[in-house]
Amino acid sequence: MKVGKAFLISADYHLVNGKTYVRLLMKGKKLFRLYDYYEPYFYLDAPESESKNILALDLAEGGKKIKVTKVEPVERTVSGKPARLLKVYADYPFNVPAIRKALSGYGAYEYNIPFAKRYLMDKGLEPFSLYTYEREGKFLKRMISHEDKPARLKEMAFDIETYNPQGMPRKDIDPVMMISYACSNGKSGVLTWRNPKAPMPFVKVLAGEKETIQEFCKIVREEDVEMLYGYNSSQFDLPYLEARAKANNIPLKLGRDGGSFKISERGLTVEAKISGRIHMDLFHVVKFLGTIGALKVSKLTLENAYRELVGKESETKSKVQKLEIYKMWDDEDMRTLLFQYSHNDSRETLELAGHILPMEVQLSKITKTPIFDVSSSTTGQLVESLLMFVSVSKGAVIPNKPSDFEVKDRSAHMIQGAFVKLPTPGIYENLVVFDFRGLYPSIICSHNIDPYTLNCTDCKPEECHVSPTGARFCGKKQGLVPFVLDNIVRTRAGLKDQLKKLDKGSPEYADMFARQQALKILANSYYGYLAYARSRWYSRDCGESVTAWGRHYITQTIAKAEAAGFEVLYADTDSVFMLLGSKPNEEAMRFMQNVNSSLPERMELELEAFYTRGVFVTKKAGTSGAKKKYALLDEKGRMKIRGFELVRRDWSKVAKETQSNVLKAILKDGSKDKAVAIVKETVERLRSGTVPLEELVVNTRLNKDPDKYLVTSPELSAARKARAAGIRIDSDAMIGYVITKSGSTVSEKAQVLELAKDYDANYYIEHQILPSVLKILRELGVSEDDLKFKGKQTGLAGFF
DNA sequence: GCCGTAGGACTACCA
DNA sequence: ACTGGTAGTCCTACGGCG
Repeated sequence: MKVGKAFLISADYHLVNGKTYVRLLMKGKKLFRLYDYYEPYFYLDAPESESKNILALDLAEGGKKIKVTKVEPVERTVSGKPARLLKVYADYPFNVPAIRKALSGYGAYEYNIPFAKRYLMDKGLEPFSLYTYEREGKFLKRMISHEDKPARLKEMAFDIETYNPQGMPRKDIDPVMMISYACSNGKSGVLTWRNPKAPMPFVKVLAGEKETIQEFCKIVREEDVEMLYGYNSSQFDLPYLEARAKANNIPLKLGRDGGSFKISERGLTVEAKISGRIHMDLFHVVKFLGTIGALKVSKLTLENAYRELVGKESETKSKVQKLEIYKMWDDEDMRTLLFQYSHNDSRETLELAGHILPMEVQLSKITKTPIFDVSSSTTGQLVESLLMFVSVSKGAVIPNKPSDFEVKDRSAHMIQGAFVKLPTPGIYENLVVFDFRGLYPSIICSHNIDPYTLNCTDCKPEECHVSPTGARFCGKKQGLVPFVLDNIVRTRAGLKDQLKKLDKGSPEYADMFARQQALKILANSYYGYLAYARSRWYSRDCGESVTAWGRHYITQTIAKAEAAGFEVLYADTDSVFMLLGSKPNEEAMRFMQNVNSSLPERMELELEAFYTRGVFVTKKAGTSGAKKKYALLDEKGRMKIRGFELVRRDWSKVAKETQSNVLKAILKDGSKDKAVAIVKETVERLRSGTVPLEELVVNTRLNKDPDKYLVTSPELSAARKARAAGIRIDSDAMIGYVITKSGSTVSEKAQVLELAKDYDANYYIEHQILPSVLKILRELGVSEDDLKFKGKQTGLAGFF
């Protein structure tokens, strides 16, 4: 018996001599595996008297016998209430569904939990924690204790460059020209099979493509890489390498077992797993950050993610055009830049990983999910993971996933959401904005909103929380969701206090900061999960109550502000925009304190900021104010702009820049004349035909297969024409198109940038510039004609 | 056949 | 494949006109 210390990284399962063993991937000095015998099972809602019949089940699949190995009665809670269930053990994890199906006359639970996840939950194990354990050979005897300390792994980022004379490279024909890598120990380089013009220290020239691939695998093995990063590597680099290895008749030995990788489909995403290592495709993580709003970029490219998250500009990206890469390879002079480009790609990928990994590690620890799964999870899966873990630890049965029918039923009727106040359009001075900190999480905790506390019978009516919808939530026993969420919110508050006392450069700071980031993401996801149609803990009543209370608190705050003599200009979900008028800032702060004194303990109205000026506009049609669209100037001269065309990617750069400059002229300089001059200048520039096509590109995403659209939009039309011209368009591609002169409808005129030869100045003036600036300038009494004509306006006479 | 418009399809934003 | 609320574009169908 040996005692050891190692970090738990992940788990899967494996059969040894016909028995099911969970394999824990551990990190000590190196990565190694510990085997632990464990029996698969699920719960059946059947009387104990059925045990014998269940044990005697005679089942087979594909000629192989399926056995129920054991049945035992257990006490658990179901939907928050105590219940007696049968725990039905199966011979193998993959046989659980068949056994459950054979017993479909009874209700069943937890029959579709991945076995390794089952094990981790039952044992209460947390990835990335340091465990002290006892083992005999490769078999785990017991876990003794653990410390809350994140593991550091040997990391490497890689990237391949492929020959692409046809635009997109073809894996069966076009070779890999170079493979670059960058390791956390500082080693980096480019492997290739053509010489640089003059020797370059980081370039290693091999005999050919075959040797280049072999050398890369060798380095992965020699460096004993534990974490391998790529950017879209699951869908591009790894499958491409595999195809090229095959074309060269060599194995792709990336795994620690000498194997290549396995593709696993997780929902809609595809993930490559490398045996004995952790492969993390940063593209998925960047996409995740995009969906939760933590990252705002027009396209989820490595270059954009690097700029936004690392805060630096990529050194070589801008110098290389994707479509020109093959030419650079064939040109000895340009090849030098291509080597640098490739080298930087992996180094920047590694740097990006450095900014992302700490948060991923913390999400892994908090949700008790191995990091590989975390890196390809949706918010719903993360929230669910943690609820499942806590549920098991409390002896509660995990609710089943809804059937397709239930999902449809749940989705059929929407839940009423937040309140948005209609603003009066205009230009205002001296505003103050307050918002509720974590409105929905604090409502859920304060009012104990949970599927299990709903309409409880345990407490007296006066002890219950009664939501504005009439739903009642138990006032005595805390529900599962409030329990988990309360923990998250409190832990995060504690961390934020500690962070204030720490030095920003210290290593503890980085981990703690990442932990609070992870907690924030989770806290903000619970409301969405309660109202998510595929959720295991879905509750329409809960979802409706959260938003109803939200509307209640915000409208109450508006009423209080008005009673205190403030004009409330605008409000959206959890924020109020008030006009200070001649009142001093302190009066607004007193109002805030007053509101807070009457709110439940965990709810708080906070000062967002004071603003010197603000612009609210009308909707395009009609005269009523537009919601979710405003621009503010704070006391430090910074602009806060929401909803305007200039923050949208589906507007051209000329229109966005013009609108931005107009807002600047009005907010900062307070000059209408300057704003008008800016517009006129742009209109003239467009008319003269000298605006570069790049400034006229409109980016729009095709969210489905181009063949599945019912109507032809400009982006679809442009995409079709591009395809016909041999440009590859993916099913979810971002289409950057220009409105050209040829054609009658806008769709006909739309051409992908690569195919556009000219532009329709009239379209850009009438449909991009004027609509985007007019709604702002109309507030200052500027008309359309004031903007269209050069110099002094002479009325209609000048036109004819 | 041309014009104007209502309604639908669709995207991207705010919170 | 976490929620709902919102603005806005272009397309399509349709009715009126003549």
